[in-house]
Amino acid sequence: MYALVDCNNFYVSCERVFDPRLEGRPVVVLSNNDGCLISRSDEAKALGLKMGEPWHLVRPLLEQQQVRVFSSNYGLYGDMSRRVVQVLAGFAAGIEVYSIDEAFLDFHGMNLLAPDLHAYGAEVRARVQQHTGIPTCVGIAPTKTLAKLANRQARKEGGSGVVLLDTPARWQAALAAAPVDSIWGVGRRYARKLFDLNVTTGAELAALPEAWLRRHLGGVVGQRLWRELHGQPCLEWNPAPADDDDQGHEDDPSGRRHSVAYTRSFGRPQHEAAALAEAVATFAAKAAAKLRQHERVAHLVTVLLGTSRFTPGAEPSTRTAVIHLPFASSDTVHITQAALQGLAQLRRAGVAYHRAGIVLSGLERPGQAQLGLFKAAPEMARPERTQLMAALDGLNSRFGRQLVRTAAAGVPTRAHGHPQPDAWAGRAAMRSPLYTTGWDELWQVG
DNA sequence: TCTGGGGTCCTAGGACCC
DNA sequence: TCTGGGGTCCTAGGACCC
Repeated sequence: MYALVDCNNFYVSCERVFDPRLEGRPVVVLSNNDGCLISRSDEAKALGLKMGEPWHLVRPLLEQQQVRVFSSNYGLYGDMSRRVVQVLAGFAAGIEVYSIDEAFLDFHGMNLLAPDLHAYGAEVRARVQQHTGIPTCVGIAPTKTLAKLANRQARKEGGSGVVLLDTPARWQAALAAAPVDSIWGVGRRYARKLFDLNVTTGAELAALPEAWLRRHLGGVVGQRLWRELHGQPCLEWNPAPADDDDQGHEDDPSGRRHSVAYTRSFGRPQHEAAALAEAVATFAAKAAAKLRQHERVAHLVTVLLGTSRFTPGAEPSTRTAVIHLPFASSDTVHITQAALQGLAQLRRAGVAYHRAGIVLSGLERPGQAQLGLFKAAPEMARPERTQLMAALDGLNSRFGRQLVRTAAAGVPTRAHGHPQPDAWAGRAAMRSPLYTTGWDELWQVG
């Protein structure tokens, strides 16, 4: 048995924890760059606001309905997520953190400890609410896909917030009530294919032959889906790495993570070489810091530069350049140099770019880095480079983002004694404070 | 003027190797 | 007439997830 615990309207719920006046009111949270709606309270959903809807299109409606709007505050959400996971970890032998707002719990053998799994699920829910203020729903079933289904049902019913699908009769009834496009693993493309064949519910999907799913829904992916829907667990269990002991699988010594990225849209389109270089160098530093946080080094630096994705035209909007590092590194300076080299290859004079990004791949653990056979000992191997990066990370995490940076990333301009946002920086005009992670922004009571 | 970001997995096809 | 078999590695593209 697996339980899937999913936080309700997670980002909105985080905002509400620190401002209870938002309770009962329509609230939305916007994506990076204040682009579109990515979290909506129930009241906002009731107004017909859709997930992913561009903000600028619904802005009049939001104002008219007095919807509270927030820029996203990932510092806050990430910290709240960590707290939720901490609570959940006490309830099961194993936990798999699936995303920022949901986690699977391993309930194998749990019926011995907790004969009434439904009641146990309710206890999990109550404890998370009590310790973090975040409301959740819990779905319990023999496979991850069915646990997802149970969770969805729990959310829809709005009753106890817990649904247990522990017998074929129960999950078949749930499948019959579930639109086929709500099944985990059925996305837009597959849903259209299925609707065209008059397959409209989860039950009808499960009733198709296993071989049909294998042939038409992505090969083994479709076959696994079929089995999961029939109560046979097929999806891998990827337990959360312990905080201080991130062990990889035996057959994958580099660990599960295969890439680390930092890509952002600009607040305004940019065409000047200098501004683009500063942006790319800044993103390279962010990506490198993330890499170090995961204790990995990278062989490949991919730079991407994108024009507007929404002007109809045959040209693909994003172009990429891949730079192979001579040795794997997580050093901001090495990665910045490679990134600027990639930028020089990509940039076309006079073109206005809307976004840029860095993807680091070919990851290894630092100790395992392959040395180039004919290269001099890599600079990264020198302990003072590692110390330098550790000092940089320490200062930046203590005193704020990018306080210490490479010259390539540019110097912030100041006006009236206050640092001004860079020309390319994304918009985030309505961000709530970093209530729990920023010394200058701690929650004030009273 | 205005539309997010970060991931994973699978498959097919080509280059290359013995 | 007739042209093996088994691999690996890489890339691109497609699908999915939150």
